[in-house]
Amino acid sequence: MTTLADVAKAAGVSTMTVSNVLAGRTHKVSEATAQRVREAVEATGYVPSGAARALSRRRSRIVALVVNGDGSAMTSTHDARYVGELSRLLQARGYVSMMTPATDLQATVASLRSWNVEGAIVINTLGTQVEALLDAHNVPMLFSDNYAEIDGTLTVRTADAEGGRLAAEHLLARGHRSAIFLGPLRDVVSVDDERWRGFREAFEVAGVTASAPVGISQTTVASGVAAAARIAVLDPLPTAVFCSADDLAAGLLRGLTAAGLRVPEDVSVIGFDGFAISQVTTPVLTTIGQDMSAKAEQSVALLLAALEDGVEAAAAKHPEPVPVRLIEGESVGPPAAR
Amino acid sequence: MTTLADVAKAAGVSTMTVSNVLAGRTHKVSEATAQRVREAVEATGYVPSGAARALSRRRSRIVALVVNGDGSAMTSTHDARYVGELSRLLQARGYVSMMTPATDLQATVASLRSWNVEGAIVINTLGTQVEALLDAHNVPMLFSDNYAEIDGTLTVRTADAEGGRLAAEHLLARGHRSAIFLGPLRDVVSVDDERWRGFREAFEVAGVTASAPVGISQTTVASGVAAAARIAVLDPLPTAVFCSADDLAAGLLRGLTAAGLRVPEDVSVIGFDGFAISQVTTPVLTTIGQDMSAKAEQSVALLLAALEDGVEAAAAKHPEPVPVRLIEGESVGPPAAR
DNA sequence: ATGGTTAGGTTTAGCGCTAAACTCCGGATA
DNA sequence: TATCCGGAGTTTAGCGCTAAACCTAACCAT
Repeated sequence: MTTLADVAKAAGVSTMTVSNVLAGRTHKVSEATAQRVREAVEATGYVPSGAARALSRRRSRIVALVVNGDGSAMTSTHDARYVGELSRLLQARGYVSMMTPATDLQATVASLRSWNVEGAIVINTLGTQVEALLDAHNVPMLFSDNYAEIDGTLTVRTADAEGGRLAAEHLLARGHRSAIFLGPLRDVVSVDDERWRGFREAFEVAGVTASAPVGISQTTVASGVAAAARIAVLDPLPTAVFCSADDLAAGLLRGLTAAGLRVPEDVSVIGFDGFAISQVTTPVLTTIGQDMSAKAEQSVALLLAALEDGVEAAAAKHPEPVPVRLIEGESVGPPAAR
Repeated sequence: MTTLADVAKAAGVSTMTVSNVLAGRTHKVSEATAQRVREAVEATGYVPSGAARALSRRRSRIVALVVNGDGSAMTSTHDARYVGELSRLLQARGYVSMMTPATDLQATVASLRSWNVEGAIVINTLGTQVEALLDAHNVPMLFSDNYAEIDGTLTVRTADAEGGRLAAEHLLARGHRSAIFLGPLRDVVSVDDERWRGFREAFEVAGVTASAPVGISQTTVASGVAAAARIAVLDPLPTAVFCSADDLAAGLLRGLTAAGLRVPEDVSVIGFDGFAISQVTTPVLTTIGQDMSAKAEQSVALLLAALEDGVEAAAAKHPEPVPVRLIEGESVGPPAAR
């Protein structure tokens, strides 16, 4: 392993000079020496030690990605895509990403502190978990998809309510006059609540029946299948169902079909996310697509801004929510006559 | 930030004593002092600095997860699940996971070296990339799903050929006498090749027509849809298609349906992976399920064994490939009469 | 000639931790 | 009684880097 000292010896200068060159402090070093140093770095294949640097500078250049880990981690396409993009963007900006599953909160917080993490992006983690994480205060934290207003933290959100509104308007335009919402509704305000709120309010604005939600606990395919059984026996059957995630909607489609209902002839269905799964169902799912790349970019930009100018300054400039758009499939039709 | 020195002062001992207690070197410290130290640790809320420890011990306790990053990272469900499980298991064993997207190989290798990563799990990365990564030699590396035999590295594999065989036997038992394979076939031996080999060989053993592969470049839904157009015009139409991934198979189903073909009446389809997407297609996909948790567990166990006993010793005990099983759906039927 | 700058470095000290060498003391051994 | 020994610590040095203080010669203005 080559160290600064090796490079310094090779270039015939002191370690500080090498350090200065590498840090780009040009006014401290003549161009000629800088050149010699650069050649020595090249020749020795020197890579600075992150640990030593972190220790000395008191800045680690590490960002933690805290992923929800009840049971097995990263089962949702959303989280996977987000994490992938985040780590890519962070790497491009010279940071490394530490994956910290929130299965063991104790261990997670310890990791953040132990490694002097500069910032953390907390993905879709709710309620009590959030509070435990805040123990690791003084680390700038960005909560994605979180609607709890927490002082001293940053937030990046999708235009969830807007998405709900788009879904509602699409249905209203087709003549639907009632619909139900399928998604997990908990004690805290979540993305699901917001989608439901946007949806509900658009219906109210149109002056028609506000819809009733069907609660479930997870946004998985299995959950959607299970919910279908409960929806199929409703009387009157709703003419449309708005699901807070594609996986859920896909499971619902399957369950409804199994129950002998046709989509969209008997019931229309709209999903949320716009991931691959929405394209392979029969019928193809009409869904609200969200821009994951934009979400990741905004997240990284905001967090790094906070690292430079402080959380307050960064939090001040509330960026636009990540845009959504309607992706028309085949799962929405005119309302069935009841 | 509390340091060892703070704890030492609080407990009225030297820093080394604290260090010894924390490292569990019981024979160096009397039980009475150890107790005092533990109380002081508790009271001060001390968390050791990873950077300082790494620097001093020359062991970082960091494992890198190298994910394939052409374009956007972690788009495959497989990689996402695998990464999620890996980081969870590593955390439980006291390691932290560094996400290193292989988009920028230069930067990735630099990260590995800079942070003195103890080991790396390289996910499904092929060809030239592998070689570049090996520049960071002397770091134990585990290549998952890799069939290139590389000296001094570890490998964890799914029973891919076995999966192909299961698929073939399932079709043969239903009376199929030919089938084609759909998957990316490249210059290097990959999981896809192995699945195809197992499939092909089982057909050969049965003494019937070996099947011909249809090449594509990615295992995505879009790729499957595109391939359907090419398959639908084959004459004679194959009675079955074996796809090397669920996403691909799901896309294929969609494309075939769009081309006016019925599955399984006109063509039978089998996928590989057993992920959620296989359950929401119409018909539900028959697929070869692989055990992702087992894969992750095996990977972590093997890598950590290598960290303790050296790569040679760990590599010596070739573990069983990760098991696969047939998951029956509705996409396989008797062969269509041609 | 004197002092003041500045460019271009070097030296020193220290980040928080640990390995290794050292100290001290109350027995056990001969 | 002199010697050795192990238990229970402490001290010292150093991991690889950087911030800050320091040095030196060349240059400038007065």
